[in-house]
Amino acid sequence: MTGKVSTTTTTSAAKARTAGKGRKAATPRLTYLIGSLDRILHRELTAALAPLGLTLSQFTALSVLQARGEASNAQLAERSFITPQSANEVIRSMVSRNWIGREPDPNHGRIVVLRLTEEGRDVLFQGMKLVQAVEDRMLGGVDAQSAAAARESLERFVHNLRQG
Amino acid sequence: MTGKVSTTTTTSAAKARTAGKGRKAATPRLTYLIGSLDRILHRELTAALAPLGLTLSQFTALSVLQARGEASNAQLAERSFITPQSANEVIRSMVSRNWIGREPDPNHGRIVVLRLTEEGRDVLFQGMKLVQAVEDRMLGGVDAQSAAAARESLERFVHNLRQG
DNA sequence: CCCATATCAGTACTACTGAAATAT
DNA sequence: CATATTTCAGTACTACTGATATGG
Repeated sequence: MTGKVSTTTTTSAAKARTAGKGRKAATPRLTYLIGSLDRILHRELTAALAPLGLTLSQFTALSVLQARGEASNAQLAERSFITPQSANEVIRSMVSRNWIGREPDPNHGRIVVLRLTEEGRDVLFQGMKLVQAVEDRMLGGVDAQSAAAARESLERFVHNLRQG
Repeated sequence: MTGKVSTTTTTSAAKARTAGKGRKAATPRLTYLIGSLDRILHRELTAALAPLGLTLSQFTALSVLQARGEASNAQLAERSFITPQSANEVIRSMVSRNWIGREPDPNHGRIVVLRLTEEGRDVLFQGMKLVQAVEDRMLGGVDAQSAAAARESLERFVHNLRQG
């Protein structure tokens, strides 16, 4: 598939037994790595977005709405990988701040269509710059090819797990 | 630091024009992907570990203690990428369940050394099997080389952000 | 009746900041 | 005094389950 991606992860000799007063873990479990990265990213992104009065969850919701153009609360929830109840909570304050508009669906009396307002789009754009700065720092020293490969793998991981 | 590593990552076609009323996002932001994956993983792993009466945070703490052999609360916190206060809370119930033992450090009257008990090691081992099953499902269809490359990138990401 | 959607209410979990006590 | 570690106390955020109401 891909060419040669130097896989020099073979420090197998040095990781045989690290029970004692061990050094660094040689090859941490992938799930541990993902969890660690997310925790750090969550902190960094939260701090970066704070000046805008925007939480990470809110930024994510804005991004999803921007990508879709519009969505119901249920659709937004699915896209954000959270429950509709959580999505409802996340957007509440953004609706009151006029970052997100709510209109009844003309074809379905129960559905409420969510859409970014001009202000919401503006806030999102400002947030994107701040998030991009963190992402650039994260990607420091990683070539574009490796970054693309990582994204492909992560997409595959998400897809595999969604199959349930 | 920083370089402009990102934004030129496409190897596929037809991704440029998806801004407007777009359908599915072609290349979601890397941070969004990581966050999504973590949220799904968190749910899957939490559900997988629940039968053991073990939360994901607790499992992580057990794993870190297993890898290190022993650690103070402050060290455990740093390894787990959380604050000492959070770490203290996480281990509390596990100490009361005799999964983790606490002994005063012989060389420092304030430090309390944490160490897995036999029961704790047993619970951890059972949890590992359950976690491995989720990880295997996540990795379905991904060759070992790609998985190794992904891990390397993720390790690099963590390292870059920790410099912060 | 059944299903999807929205939303109110309550709960759990996790992490954070601040502050105090202790030990070197 | 300065620093490191532990831990109590309070707060914030997020997500969850359950229950209710409504539309198709």
